[in-house]
Amino acid sequence: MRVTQMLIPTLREVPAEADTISHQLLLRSGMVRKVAAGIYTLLPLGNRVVKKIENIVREEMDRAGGVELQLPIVQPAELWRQSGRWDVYGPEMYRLQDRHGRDFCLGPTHEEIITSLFSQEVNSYRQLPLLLYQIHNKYRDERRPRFGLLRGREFIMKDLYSFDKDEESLEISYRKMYDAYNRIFSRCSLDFRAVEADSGAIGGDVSHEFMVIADTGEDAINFCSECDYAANMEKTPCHIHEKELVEEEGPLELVATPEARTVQDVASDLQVNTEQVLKSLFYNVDGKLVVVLVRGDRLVNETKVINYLGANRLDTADSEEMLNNFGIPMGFAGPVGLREKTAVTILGDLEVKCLFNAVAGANKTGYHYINVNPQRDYQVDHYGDFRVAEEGDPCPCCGAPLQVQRGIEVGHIFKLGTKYSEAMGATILDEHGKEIPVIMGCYGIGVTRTMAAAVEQSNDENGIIWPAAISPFDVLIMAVNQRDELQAEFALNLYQKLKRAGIDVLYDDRQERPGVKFKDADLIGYPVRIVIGKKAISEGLVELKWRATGELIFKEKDKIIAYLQENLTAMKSSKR
RNA sequence: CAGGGUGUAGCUCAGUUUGGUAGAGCGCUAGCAUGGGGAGCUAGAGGCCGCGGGUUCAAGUCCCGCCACUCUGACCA
Repeated sequence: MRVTQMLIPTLREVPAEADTISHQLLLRSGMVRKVAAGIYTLLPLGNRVVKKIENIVREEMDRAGGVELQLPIVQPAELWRQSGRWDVYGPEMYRLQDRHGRDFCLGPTHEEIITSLFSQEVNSYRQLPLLLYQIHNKYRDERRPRFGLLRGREFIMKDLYSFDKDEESLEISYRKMYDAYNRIFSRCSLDFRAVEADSGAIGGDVSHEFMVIADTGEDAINFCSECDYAANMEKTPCHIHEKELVEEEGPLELVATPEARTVQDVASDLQVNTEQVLKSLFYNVDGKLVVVLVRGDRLVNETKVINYLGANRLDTADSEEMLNNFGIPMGFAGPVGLREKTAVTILGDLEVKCLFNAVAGANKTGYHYINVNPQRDYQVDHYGDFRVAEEGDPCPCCGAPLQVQRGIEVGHIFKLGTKYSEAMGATILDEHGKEIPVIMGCYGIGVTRTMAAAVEQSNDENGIIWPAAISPFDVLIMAVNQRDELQAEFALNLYQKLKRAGIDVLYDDRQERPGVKFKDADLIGYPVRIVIGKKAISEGLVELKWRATGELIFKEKDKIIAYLQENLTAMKSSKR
């Protein structure tokens, strides 16, 4: 391919809309353009990257026994009503009607469609296990799209669904996918980590996320400094040693704390540590008021709260409503006497159970209580693990201190069990002729997000540094002076030779100054750049430069193909 | 959804305070020159100043409403 035949609109300046590195570089290098918030056109170069990632995914899915098909984007509401998710999914789902007024949605995911297909077409355990997948667009009307391709409203995803007759078989399918995902992200040369995860609203129990390590990642992950434990922060359980009351319980006392609305303020006003403060957070959980008590220096883990309550939806309570409806002033709220104000579920984090002589809001603006003690001064409905794990907390497996990193979720695998097959009547006959719901798993990879994650992880001040396996082209070739006939002919000739040898090469045949072409090559980030200059004409020595290392070498023309084939192959198969 | 910011040429941004003929750099077109890191010179093209209303002799600028983009938070198989 020649640059003059392509559309590669590089930008010298950073578009004002882009904040994250990957967003900036993908725009500047002419890979993508924004059409609306969270919706992007893939330009020719970006499209080539996506296709390369898709092909790696496809090869590994096929190798693991997956079978590719294609499911529709426009899906009838009827199927979503069967699974019960039409009403649960919320405003994130794009909904539309056809001319007859029938409800449809743009598929945010495809469990319903695939389960429906399965229920119609598969009847016997003899046809299992079955691993069906597609690589297709997904649509989610994110409340807040951001970070360019990292969180879009339209994006490309590979989703595979496994169907098995029993748990043992599901375990095998799950393991195959787990291994395939490790191979895929290794082949993409990404620095990643598989972590235990919460399965969220999709249901099921066992779940792993594949996280590309990046400081800009939206998720925090914990991993153990000693053992293999690694988990999403929201999943990591917190263990504590229960303390006995060492001091005497002091008398409950009301103290004035004007203007002290935050834990920090209260602690400094009253000369105590923040961990001596009882923090009370109010939530609206499926329409009911719930308060969660944690130590002042901790964060509430809302996922754990949702899971404990078996809830669908959790929002922080509105402070005006709290004050107007119940007379509870946020900032001065606490568990003492709370039930007299309104019916409320009170949950306490395990640490709070042994928090004696604490400070807590008095439910009266400008006042706190001191010497607040559990049992004596307030009761909770349930003590449990409701806080977010922190760096240095003990590992739940071995007790060594946990470390924290940030990551970008590029893959997520779930054991679904029978949630969808039961709801939608996807049953099979087992060996005994008994009708049983098929056991499912689902396994997603964000393809466009993987592209962005790769850029996020691999760049320098000059631009992108593509891993060879997913670069839009392996090699860029150019002449220093395109108007010099000898150079141009040399470059064209070499370009054609490389192409015939099966090397993925792009020829920058523009009549631009060399500086422009150098800048573009660095910005776009081809792994190898070949420059035809005076030395090539006079001595037959061709310059090759590796983008990642900056290594510059000169090779005789005839030895280039062998050199490239050897080194590019090595680069593509090397793990990071 | 709440709170902040920004909308002026393809891109980055001045101009808005104090109303009075629409600006710069880069990019683009034509030409000159140059050819190892977005260099230079000459001449051009390019604007519903986000949209709608209002005030005024006069609005990019003042007032009201809306929209889009964006940041923080909440949310997120």
